[in-house]
Amino acid sequence: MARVNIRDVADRAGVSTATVSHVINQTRFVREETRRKVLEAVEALNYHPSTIARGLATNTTQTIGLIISDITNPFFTAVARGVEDEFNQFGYHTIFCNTDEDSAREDEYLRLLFAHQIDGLIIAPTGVHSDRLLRIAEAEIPIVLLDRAAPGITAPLVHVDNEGGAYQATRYLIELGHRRIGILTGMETISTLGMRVSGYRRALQEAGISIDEALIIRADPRFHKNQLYPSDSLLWGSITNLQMTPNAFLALQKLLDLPDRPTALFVTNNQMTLGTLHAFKERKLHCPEDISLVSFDDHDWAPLFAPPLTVVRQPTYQLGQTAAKLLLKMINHQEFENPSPLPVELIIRESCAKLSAHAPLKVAA
Amino acid sequence: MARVNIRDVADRAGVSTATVSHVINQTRFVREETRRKVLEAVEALNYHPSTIARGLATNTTQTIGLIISDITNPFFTAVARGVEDEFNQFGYHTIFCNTDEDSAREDEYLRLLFAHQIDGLIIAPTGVHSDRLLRIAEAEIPIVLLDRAAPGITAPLVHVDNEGGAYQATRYLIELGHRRIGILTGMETISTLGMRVSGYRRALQEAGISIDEALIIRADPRFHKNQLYPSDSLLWGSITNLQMTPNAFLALQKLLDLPDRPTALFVTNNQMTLGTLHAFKERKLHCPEDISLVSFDDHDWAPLFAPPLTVVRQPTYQLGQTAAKLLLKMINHQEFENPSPLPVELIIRESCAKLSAHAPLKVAA
DNA sequence: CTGTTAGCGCATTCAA
DNA sequence: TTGAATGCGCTAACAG
Repeated sequence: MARVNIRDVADRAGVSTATVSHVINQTRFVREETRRKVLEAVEALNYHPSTIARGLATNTTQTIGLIISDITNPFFTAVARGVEDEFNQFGYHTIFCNTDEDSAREDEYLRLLFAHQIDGLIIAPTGVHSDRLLRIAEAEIPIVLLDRAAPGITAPLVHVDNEGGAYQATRYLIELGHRRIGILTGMETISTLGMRVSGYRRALQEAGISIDEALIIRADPRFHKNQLYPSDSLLWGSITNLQMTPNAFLALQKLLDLPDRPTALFVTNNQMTLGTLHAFKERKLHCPEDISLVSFDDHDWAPLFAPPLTVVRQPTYQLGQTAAKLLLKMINHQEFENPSPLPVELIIRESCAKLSAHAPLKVAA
Repeated sequence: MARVNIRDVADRAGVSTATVSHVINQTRFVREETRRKVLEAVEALNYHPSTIARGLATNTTQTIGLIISDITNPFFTAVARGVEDEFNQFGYHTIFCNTDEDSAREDEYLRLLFAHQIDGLIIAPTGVHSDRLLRIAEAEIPIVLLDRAAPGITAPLVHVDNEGGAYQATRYLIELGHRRIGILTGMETISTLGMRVSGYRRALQEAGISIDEALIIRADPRFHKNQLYPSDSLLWGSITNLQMTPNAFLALQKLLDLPDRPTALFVTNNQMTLGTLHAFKERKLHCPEDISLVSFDDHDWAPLFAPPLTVVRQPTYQLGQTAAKLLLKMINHQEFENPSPLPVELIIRESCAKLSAHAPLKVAA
């Protein structure tokens, strides 16, 4: 059965296609009676305008692209939900793309999305320079940067107060008496993580604690979850820009093997937190008795862990929502102001202990 | 800057648009030299065929729809990832839609997707009868049912062995000596959950344990996570077909208040598991000493809980992948056979104890 | 207040 | 081996 089109409706209502189009889009006045006839025909024939034909005519598709690292990462799933909810309200569709932090995949997706004529793009960039992204920006497709900056791109950035959150977390550990505080973080290309390291540094400096670079671990975050996904999936494919970074699991082991190992650890994302917890377990390191832990990003399950996790909570859902609202404004050529960072919050649970409760390790006064 | 189109390329290469089209789609032979010239022009102009114009011409969009309950639910995020990875390999885009188990939202999405001319649909239906879904099926758009059956729709169903998994879980509890085993489950409209209850019943019957209907709790699963999402979001909007079911948190409380409360609990999805654990915590009920727990669906974080969770693991990623592969076959008019249920696996960790270790509750011999 | 008509960018039939 | 011409379904001038 062929798809019913605007011609069919027009014929049935005894009007022109222009009139049909106008009653549907409410784009010019139509006499009430004609209007009714058209609507009746639409109903009777169960007519749905083809978004794609409309797209060709108006050069607009009512769909936007969302490029993130991995929908499987709880941070991004909440963000994605925020984006989706917001756009859906206005009849927009969103196409999800997972880069796995692989700039080659990012590039490929950019190509596909552009070919699909998206009306706008929200992207958490991998951080490696992208000609294609530049060209898309030049093509005047509205772009909003999500969570991270992109080299060479001047688009509004929707993000949380990463520096401040890291500062709070570190300061909290310091107040508990910790002096040797390790930080586990990911690739430098991700601007967010850079900000978190900055916050960590600032807290230490303010407290007059000298910074030991050996305690700052940058690594490939992919060291958990192999158990749940088949290795032959695309999940852990060739992630080019990760290959040179040391594996986080190994890096963490080395940190814990240090003669004066840290008494506390600040882990800068939830992926790594999972891995860290596994590492603790394997080593029979008890948290917080043996080592304190605070991590970035909260989740439903964080309070149910052993121990319940002290975290820096970020407003993930709102992050997505904010980005979507902003992009919508840009698409509609409305005024907008550059967003200010969303506030984060330190949620204290039970994964940190006062230093005095620790085994007496060597501590810089 | 106007978008470069096939005309531009043709002009620059000194050929007709037909030729350009043919070299791009490899749809008829073109002399090597002409071919080269075209390719050069494509490169030089940075030409990307408009998928949408192509769609109008070929009546195909290279995009498929994925309707699930909630991308925020780890089960569905893994499934979604499987779907996305598979389709992306073949140049398809996937549009995600979250129904929140609300049939009205489902209907709205169906409308949007149809208007968008999707080439195929993967759907985990809410389970309430949908005229629109029927009509879409009649319009001969390929559909695959994901995880759940839909009333009145005869499309292939990709699912796991729910009945068997529930049977295994229940049987395991029985072998540990439990006799009063509760089951916490959701809406009857979701066929998957019905299968799980069946497996539970079969295990009990085989063991000669009479079934106490008071131990079978059906409820609205939405009793956790209010903390992370703002109440003004769409998340917990008007979910029409849930409103009459009792709140799971309350239902669980009632179950635990029973004079001879169950010594073990089988919770049929991860959402409810989270809620259950919170309820235990609130009541200071220790698991597994006070009560054993096995739940459906595994996750990265399940082993890190207190206690590490014994679960029925389902191959979530493969579930999505399988559905996608199948839909692809249907779209390409290839032969396919109806999928058989994917196997599940009981993962024993530490949330179940032998009954003898329990406080001496009244037990039916 | 409504109809005619020319594209939007591409695939494809027919002709050469 | 290639071109010219038509149409996919809709919108938006322009005309009346």
